[in-house]
Amino acid sequence: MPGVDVKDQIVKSATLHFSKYGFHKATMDEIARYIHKAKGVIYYYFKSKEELFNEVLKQELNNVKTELSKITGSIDDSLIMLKKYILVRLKLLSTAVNYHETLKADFFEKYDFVKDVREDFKEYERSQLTKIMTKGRKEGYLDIKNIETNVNIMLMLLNSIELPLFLQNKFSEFEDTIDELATMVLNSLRSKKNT
Amino acid sequence: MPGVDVKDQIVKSATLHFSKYGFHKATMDEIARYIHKAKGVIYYYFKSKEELFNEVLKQELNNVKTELSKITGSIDDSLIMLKKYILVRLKLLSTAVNYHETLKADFFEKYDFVKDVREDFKEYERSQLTKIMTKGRKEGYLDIKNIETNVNIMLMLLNSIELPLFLQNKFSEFEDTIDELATMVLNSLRSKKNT
DNA sequence: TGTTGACTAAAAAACAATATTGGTCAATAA
DNA sequence: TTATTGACCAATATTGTTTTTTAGTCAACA
Repeated sequence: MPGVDVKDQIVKSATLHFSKYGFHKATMDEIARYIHKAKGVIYYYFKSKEELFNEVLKQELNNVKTELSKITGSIDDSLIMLKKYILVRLKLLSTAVNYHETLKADFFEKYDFVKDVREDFKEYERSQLTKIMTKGRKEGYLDIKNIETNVNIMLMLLNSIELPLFLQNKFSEFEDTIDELATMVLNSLRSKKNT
Repeated sequence: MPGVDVKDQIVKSATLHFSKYGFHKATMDEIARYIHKAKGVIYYYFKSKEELFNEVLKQELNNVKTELSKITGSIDDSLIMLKKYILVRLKLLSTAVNYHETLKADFFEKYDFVKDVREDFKEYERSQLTKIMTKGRKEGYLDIKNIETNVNIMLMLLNSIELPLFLQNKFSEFEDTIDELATMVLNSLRSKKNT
């Protein structure tokens, strides 16, 4: 059948099912049946359920990356850029339910097979934050001695805050405060010359 | 038997057992046997296992409170005070294993019976942070428009960071960065007149 | 190159039997 | 009256067993 990319169909169906039922309760049978195929065909394109989940997670995070790259690639000044980055990142990830599952898994179970995708995303974030800060320093908006240190702080902050936000549903409780936090972070980095 | 407070003995034994085995796996029988008493006697002093755990948790957090109050009651200036507060708080709570258990419980189980003690601690923290910031503003060290907002940010930060730290054992990974984070927070609050 | 569907081994779920444990209480001691 | 005991019970947890579901394979085939 020309024109229909089966691999793509599989991933779409898998995304739907993993998002709705989670990794364990979603079944390969269902995923295949949804696109009117036999289960076996999935194994023609993917080595295992884990690899399929990986692909789904990868696409989920790629969507986030794409949006974030728009911000870091924009013509905003670094102060605005950083604030946007923080807020948009949390907003986008708040709907990334498969990513949430891997976060939750960290607490009891092991989702080792997902390590690569997550590390890749972490590296992406590190590069983007470094980019923003480097830009800010060059422009004179940000007063940063050690970029790496500040990137580490940002990463720790963003990663920490995810947990109550996504796994404990404190989004509404924290929503306003997150905006204030972002402002606070900016204040601490803002060069005194630019007020 | 005069001179020996049985209630106190029970709490001590309970602390030992809850700390070692957790709420569920610690047994009332063991707790009583450890002090050579029959289980029934615990119910003379406590209504239930939950109430006993509450008492243990309360004492655990009271110890933390005591240490933190030393900081907020000292003669340090507010900048130093705030930094000490952040670091000591995390350090102390990192060994409060029963507190950790209640944190973990938030993710899958419900430890509703522990709500009061935790809210009490939260209120305590709110009051202490408010105290530091009020002092800082009066002294001119801190440039804070809205104290309540900044206290909220601090509380959110401290609570968020606990999760990876205590439940995912990222203490060593984050240790250095936390110090930097504290410095960053100070920078954002520091009055420009005092450098 | 794709796709099927019957097949299997392993995991999960369901169920039953057994053991443990939180909590009660009448008896009793101090 | 205050404190303690230990036998007792209902509820929960554990263990063992059976049944069902499901990830993954593969020979056949389009």
